[in-house]
Formats: sequence, C-alpha cells, structure tokens
Amino acid sequence: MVTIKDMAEMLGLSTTTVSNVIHGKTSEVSQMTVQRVQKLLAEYDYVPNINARNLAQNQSKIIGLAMKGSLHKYSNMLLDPFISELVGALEGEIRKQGYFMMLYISTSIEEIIQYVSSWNVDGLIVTGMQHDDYIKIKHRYKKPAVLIDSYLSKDVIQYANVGLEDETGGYQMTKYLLENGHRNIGFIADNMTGVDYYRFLGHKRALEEYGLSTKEENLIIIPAGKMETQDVLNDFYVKAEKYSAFMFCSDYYAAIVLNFLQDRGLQVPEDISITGFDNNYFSRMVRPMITTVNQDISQRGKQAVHYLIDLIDEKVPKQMDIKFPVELVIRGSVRKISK
Amino acid sequence: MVTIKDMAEMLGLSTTTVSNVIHGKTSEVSQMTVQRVQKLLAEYDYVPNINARNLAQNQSKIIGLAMKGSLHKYSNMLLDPFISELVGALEGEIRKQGYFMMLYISTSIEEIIQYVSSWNVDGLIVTGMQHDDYIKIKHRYKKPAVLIDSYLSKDVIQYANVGLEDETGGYQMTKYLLENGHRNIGFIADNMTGVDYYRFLGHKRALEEYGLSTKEENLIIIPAGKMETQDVLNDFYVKAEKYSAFMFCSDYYAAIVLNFLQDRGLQVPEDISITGFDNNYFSRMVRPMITTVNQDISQRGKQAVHYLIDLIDEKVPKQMDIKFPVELVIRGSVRKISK
DNA sequence: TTGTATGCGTTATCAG
DNA sequence: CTGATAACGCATACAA
Repeated sequence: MVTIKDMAEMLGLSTTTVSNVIHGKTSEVSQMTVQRVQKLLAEYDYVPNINARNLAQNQSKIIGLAMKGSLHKYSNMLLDPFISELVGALEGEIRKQGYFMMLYISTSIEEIIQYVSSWNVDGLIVTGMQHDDYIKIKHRYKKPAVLIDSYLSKDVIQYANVGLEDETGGYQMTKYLLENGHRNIGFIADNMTGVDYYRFLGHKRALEEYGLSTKEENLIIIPAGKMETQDVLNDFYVKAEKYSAFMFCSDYYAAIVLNFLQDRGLQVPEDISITGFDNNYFSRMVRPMITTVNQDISQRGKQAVHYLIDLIDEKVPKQMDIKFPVELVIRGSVRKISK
Repeated sequence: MVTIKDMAEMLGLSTTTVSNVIHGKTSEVSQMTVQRVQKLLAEYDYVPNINARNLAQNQSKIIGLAMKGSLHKYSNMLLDPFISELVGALEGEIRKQGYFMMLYISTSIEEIIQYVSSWNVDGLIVTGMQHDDYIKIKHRYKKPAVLIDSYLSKDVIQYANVGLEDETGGYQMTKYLLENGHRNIGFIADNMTGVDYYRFLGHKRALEEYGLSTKEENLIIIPAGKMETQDVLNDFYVKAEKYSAFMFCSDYYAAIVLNFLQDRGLQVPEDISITGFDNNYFSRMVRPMITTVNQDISQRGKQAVHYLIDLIDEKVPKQMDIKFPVELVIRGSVRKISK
C-alpha cells in the first residue's frame, strides 16, 4: 500500500504538493510536477486510505441505512421484496453520488445509534421507525437524516420524510371494492402503526362515505412473521365464509393467502376477493394477478438519497414531508357482486 | 462527540489509561480508576471513532461484498431473490461476528478493487466472478477473500470457494425428467460460464447415460435481463410445441415462463413440463408449484463468512473448495409421459 | 510554485 | 499501576 509520503519521497517533493495534485488543485502546481506526480500515481496504483482521509476531514462518505429489525430474530429482512427493492435502489443511488452505503440493522435502537456515531456516518436514511425511536436517534445523532415512511408530528421535532399517500391508497382500494358491491371487507395488517394505520384510515373514510362503519371484527391484525403459519392460514379459510373480500396491506401477504385459499379449493375472485398493496412481483406472480396499489419504491429511494445529500450540503430546509402518489392497479382478484 | 482525550482531561488521567479501561485491560488498572472511568464513559455516551481506530490498527472491521453488476445498468440486482437472500444472510452473519458489511457493486472490476483497497477492507466475499476477474483482484488485493459460486482451476491460483453441487443438480433434475419419459428437453440459461455451465454438464451426463446426445438446438441461451421481453417469451410459446420439458437454471426464469405459457392457454405440466433451480419463493408462489433443485443459500452465506473470518485470523488454509449438497424437490410442474 | 507544521482520535511502546 | 510520546495517512493553514 503506497502512501502520499512514499510518493513524495520518491519524487523529492512534499506531501502537500502530491496531495494537491491528487485533488486536482493543479492551479497551484506547475505543469511539470503535475505530470511527474500523476505518472507515479498511476504506476504505483495509488489509492487513498479512506480512514486517514476521513479522520483528517471529520467525515466518512458513508450514508447509513438504519432499519429496526423485527423481533423474530432468525428472519432475513431482505426476503421481503419491499425491503430488498428499497435497499437495492438506495445502494445504487448512494454509490452514484459518490458515497458508500452501510447497513445498520438491529432490533435495538441504542445499538444502531452506537454504530452510526462510531462510523461518523455523514447522513442517515431511516426506515421502519416511529416516533419514539426517532426521538432517541435525534437525541444523540446530530447529522442529517431522512426518514422513509414515517409518520411523526411536526410539533415535536423537525424531520425530513419521504412518504407515500397511504391514506389515499387505502381509500381508493376500499372505494373500488365498495363500487364492486363488497360490503363485508376484512382489513388485514401486521400492525396498526405508521403506514398501515394510515391505509386503514383511508379504508375507514371510504366505508363512511358509504354510510358504513368499521366493525372491530373486520380489522384483522396478524403479528409479523406469523402469516405463513398454518393456524393463521386456516383461520383465513374459515373467515372466507364471512367476508366477500380480504384487503391486505402488502402484496406479500395477499399472495400467500391467495395461494393458500385456492389450494384449499376456494376460487379467487369467485368465492373470495383479495387485494394487495405495493404492486411488486408477488402480485404479478400469482394467478389471478392481484389487484393492488402501485408505488414506485425505486423512485422514492432515489428521492430520499438526493434530499439527504442536499441536507448534508445544507442546500435545503430541515423540515420536509413529501408524499408520493399511489395508483390503483386493477387486475383479476376482485369480483363484481351484482345485487 | 466526546473523545478519549476529553475524558482523560476531565479525570486527570492519561489517554492510555482511559484506553486501557475501554479495552478491558483492567489487570493493568486499579479498581478505583476503572470505576471512575467507566462511570464517565457511560455518562457521556462515549463512542470510539472507528476511523481513528482503524487508522491506528491498520484494519477496518469491514467485510466487503464484491459483486460484478450485470451490463444493463438500470437494473437493481437485489430484485433477484437469490441475490437478496444471499446479501441478507451475509449481512446478518457479518454483523454477528462483529464486522460490518459494505457492498461494492460495479460493472468494473477496477473500480471494485479501488474501493476495496481504499477502505482497507479486512476481507472480501466475491460473488459472480470468473477466472479473469478474480485474477485481477488477487493481483492487487492481498488480504483474504472467499468466493461464492466460482469455478476456477487450482493450478492457476489459490482460492477459497463456497460452491454448490451444480453438476449433480443438473444431473439429478435431468435424470428425473428422463425417468418420467421426457426426451426433448430444452435447457435454458442466461450464460454458459460458471454455475450454469456445470448444471449443463450434469444435464449432459444424464442424457448420455440414457444414450442420448445433447443437440445444439436444445441449449437455449437467453441474455440476462431479456427473459421478460415479449419476443423471448413468445419464442417459448412457439418452442413449447417441440419440447416436452423446459429445464431452467433458476426458479425466477422458470416462474416467468410458466406464468406466460399458462396465460397463453397452455397447461403445465399437461402441455409442457417446467423445472427450476434454487427452491426459492418463486417456485412456491406459482401454480403448479415448480419442481426444482433445493439449495440453502443462507447456510452457504454463513459458511462463507465463517471461513473468511477464520482466514483473517489465519486459522485455516488458503485453498479450500467446498460444494454444498443439492436436493431434488419434486412438485407439480413435471408430467409423467407414458409410452 | 513548493514546503513545513500541525491536527484528526486512537492505539501501542516503553519508561517511570 | 500510570503517563509521555510516537505513529497511523491525509489534509490544510500558513510560510517561504
């Protein structure tokens, strides 16, 4: 590993001059030396030591991606296509902008904060976190951060968030079901915070427009990671009697249940209608394809990275809350009920 | 950001002593001071600066994951479930072992080498690379590396590889098809190097055991990224006439084609049999579920990380080539042809 | 146009 | 048991 000092000695120059050439500050160096230095640089495959550079400049060129892992610890979060698409999109954009991405997945916020501080991360993208967690982070991590899919109240804290029109998505999908004659709709989520809660609010609003109220029993919460268990799936088979449609908060869950029910002999949409959310390949891979709500994850990932870098460069206000649009994608998993 | 120096001053101690306490070298420090230091450490949320530590120790605690990206640059590699499961598994294990993962995806080996050297990465996991690329890396990166799914010749260079019984997988699947009466089998891959080539060799061996030879036209190579284009898919529809089975090198491709053909009115397996490779959720999500070859990606990822860390600790030989077993998973996408 | 000197935060050597 | 001091590689303010 050849260093600036090595080069300088070989050339009989100072490290300053070599460093200047490396950084293209050629206005301060004579043509001759520039050429001599560059030649040697290439010859020896000089590569800067990032640790040293970061230490000297008090930066890191790292953008951290903080994710609070789910509780069942044996899970691999990247199996969720929403997460993997997001991570891939973020990674690509971060590298394109000359930064590096480091993943900080942990069930403990404290641990995440430690890592992030330790690496002196220049900026943070935070996903899957709600109020309390984010307050904790803000308390100890003072550099820029951009949230993805968080719902916080502006009164409490300044934040930048790249979100989605979740409420609208829930509303549109429910309205579509209602228009198709459905009156007994089961709404399924694995939590009632953040994103899913707002989708539920949209659901509720649509029902109310039709003079219907949300019965408690129609809200079905399945703990994360339990959807693929036999008990839960069997229960859906039983419930399919009672409902005319199941409305899921993710294509993933929708696809699993759709397959299970059809394997058990029910027909979608003839016996039961099913809808998803996300429009990822799960919704396209099953038959019938699932009617769902489209969101452009890659676009949102890019936006988050851009905003974060602008924040790092102090070119942009600290408070920002953008909601990306959603769009109903009608496919074959919903039946039209005639009176 | 509080530093060791700050703490030392506050306590009227030297940085050495504080550093010793931090590292649990308490045998060299009096009980009293240990306690005083630890109290302050906790009080001020002391977090070490990793850049400084790495610089001083000439290490990084980073394990790099080098992936040569495919040529069509707008793609997000993590959309491939094989990649995302692998990345997730590696990430989890790396963190568990006290290291951090950094992703280096690029179409240019030179760029990857630069990044890796620059960050002074302690060890490298290399995936999707064949002979020439790896030689280049070895030439400039002198620290430990573990390959995943590479086929190199031992004569040329020492390497550690975590592979799969690809040849056996190709053999078993083909034999299964032959036993079920199939004689016109199309073998589909997106390249003929590495993994897919060995699967093909197994395919060939099984055919030969049955006294059949591999006709050139039965080997169908679809350029990566083209599988989902209409032209290619239509072509499979036409080809379905001629073959009784399509044997794919990945569940991903198998699932896409299976859905397309059924949407066009063919029946799987009645009209055409289809097999996959990997046993990931693509093979389970479609109907009929796809007969495939199982591999345990997470297990392999873990193994790779363990071996790499042992290599870093110099506990293990530099040459290693392990092949994980495969297993036929019989499901419903292959028809039995009676004479 | 080039060089000197210093600091970034930590670890490690060696002396007290 | 504790403390000076140097070293890691680079960037930069300031001098020459």
